[in-house]
Amino acid sequence: MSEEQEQEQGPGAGNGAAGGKPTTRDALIEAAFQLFLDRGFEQTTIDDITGRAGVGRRSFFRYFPSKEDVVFPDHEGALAEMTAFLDACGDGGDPVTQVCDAARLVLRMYAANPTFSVERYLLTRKVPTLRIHELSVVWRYERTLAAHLRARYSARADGALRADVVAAAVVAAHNHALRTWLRSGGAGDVREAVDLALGFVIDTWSEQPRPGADAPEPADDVVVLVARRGTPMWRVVQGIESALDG
Amino acid sequence: MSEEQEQEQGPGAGNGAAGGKPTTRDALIEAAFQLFLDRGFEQTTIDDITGRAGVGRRSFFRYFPSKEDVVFPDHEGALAEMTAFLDACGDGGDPVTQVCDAARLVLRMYAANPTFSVERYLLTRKVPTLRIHELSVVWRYERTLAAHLRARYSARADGALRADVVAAAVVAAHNHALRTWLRSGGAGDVREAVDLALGFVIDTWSEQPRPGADAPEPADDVVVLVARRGTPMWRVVQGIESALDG
DNA sequence: CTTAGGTATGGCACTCAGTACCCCTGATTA
DNA sequence: TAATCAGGGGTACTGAGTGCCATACCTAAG
Repeated sequence: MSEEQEQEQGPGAGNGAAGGKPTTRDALIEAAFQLFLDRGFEQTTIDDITGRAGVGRRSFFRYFPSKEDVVFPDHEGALAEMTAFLDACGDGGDPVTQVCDAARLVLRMYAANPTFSVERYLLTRKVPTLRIHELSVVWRYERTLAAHLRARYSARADGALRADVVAAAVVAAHNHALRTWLRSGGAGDVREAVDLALGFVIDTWSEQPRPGADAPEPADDVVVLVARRGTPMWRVVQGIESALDG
Repeated sequence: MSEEQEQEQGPGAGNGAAGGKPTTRDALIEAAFQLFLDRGFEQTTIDDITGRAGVGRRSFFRYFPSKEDVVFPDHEGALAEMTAFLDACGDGGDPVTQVCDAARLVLRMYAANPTFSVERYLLTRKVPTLRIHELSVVWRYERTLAAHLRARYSARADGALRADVVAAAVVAAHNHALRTWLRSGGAGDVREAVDLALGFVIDTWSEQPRPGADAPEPADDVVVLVARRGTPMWRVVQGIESALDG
């Protein structure tokens, strides 16, 4: 990626309510969501949030660079996780599968706290500011995936284009399944839906298609023969026979 | 699309410097760009812009809902144009080709004023706020394309997913070529580059591939036969023969 | 025990985007 | 001439985000 954002994570790195007393950061998140869901995002001021959390107004901006960021508290961590995962992937394996697995890391974050995710979804649906902010978050994921693909596709002539398109497709498929699940209120298994959606992308872009796929490889009871014009018929029949009696 | 934004176009619809005196709207755009390029986006206040344009501060917000919007003055029109185009497409023809043509409408807007487009690109590259704002603009294009594809793919089981993925791929390919051109300072033919990039998408997603394509349909001297397991051999041979002696 | 330094926080004071409300001017029409 | 309406101006206000400084606490060195 080009410009690193150095998103302020705040003084204490936030234990996430593991031990006893909640962190200032967690208190702010909790208070903000209570108020946002209750009276709405723009109807809530920073003073309202800090007042409810019992901290000074100045402290809010120590942990979150903007009012919108408190709605997406864990994306910074997920982005770091994704970057680490892709860096650890090395130069082996299928690039498309790798970025799909990287996308699944983001999904894991959503699935870890369904009610929170659904509440946030309802919020972002209604508030334009949050919708736009979410776009910028998703954009950073997409650029991260694209950067990885670009490196892996560097040998190809159309590598950069392919990287951008595949990254966009992966993100779109992931988000499609995720949003469907969020719209349903968090019912059913997201993982399954995302696997299906990502499988759609893998089948069309990956060099080495999945074993259970049906699109590139024909169904089990169908055989495909490719032959040049002028191929002697005996060779055709031979090929077909060896395939048909499988 | 779900929510219409009703972007304020302002009192006078802006003649775009066709006749004599420039409109208030055009004066604001001109003044804003002069200042943004000179001293930077965040270093320029609304008062600076309106002062240079010779209008009252209140008038700025009559024409542009936010400071960022003055940088993208023509996107609202392009979006309307795209919507109209897709609506006029009807239910015939290849959906993928249609959305690609719709994307080319946006390209036309960029290509109509290369220097302006390049200047804006340099601006959006540097200013995070503008980068995010551009994302929201692009997002609206993508949603418009996706909505059209969704309607055309309504018969398919995976129609909605396919629509989202294809729309994302089209936008990514379009933007890839466009940004490459903008990075070059506006040298060469954008149209050509975008055609190439969109051709990449069409080749992988369109049902009826382009005549000059090489990927999806095998070369001309090859015949493909698909048969179920258990198909009598005579039927296979019959099918192959009728194909081989073309 | 005291002191130095680093960290988490609170408390202003300030800039500026965006909005609500009201007023002015000029042109058209009844 | 009065009524109407649209483009534009002015003022005051809210609230996000920032800079600067003071304070409390905790730890390590003296």
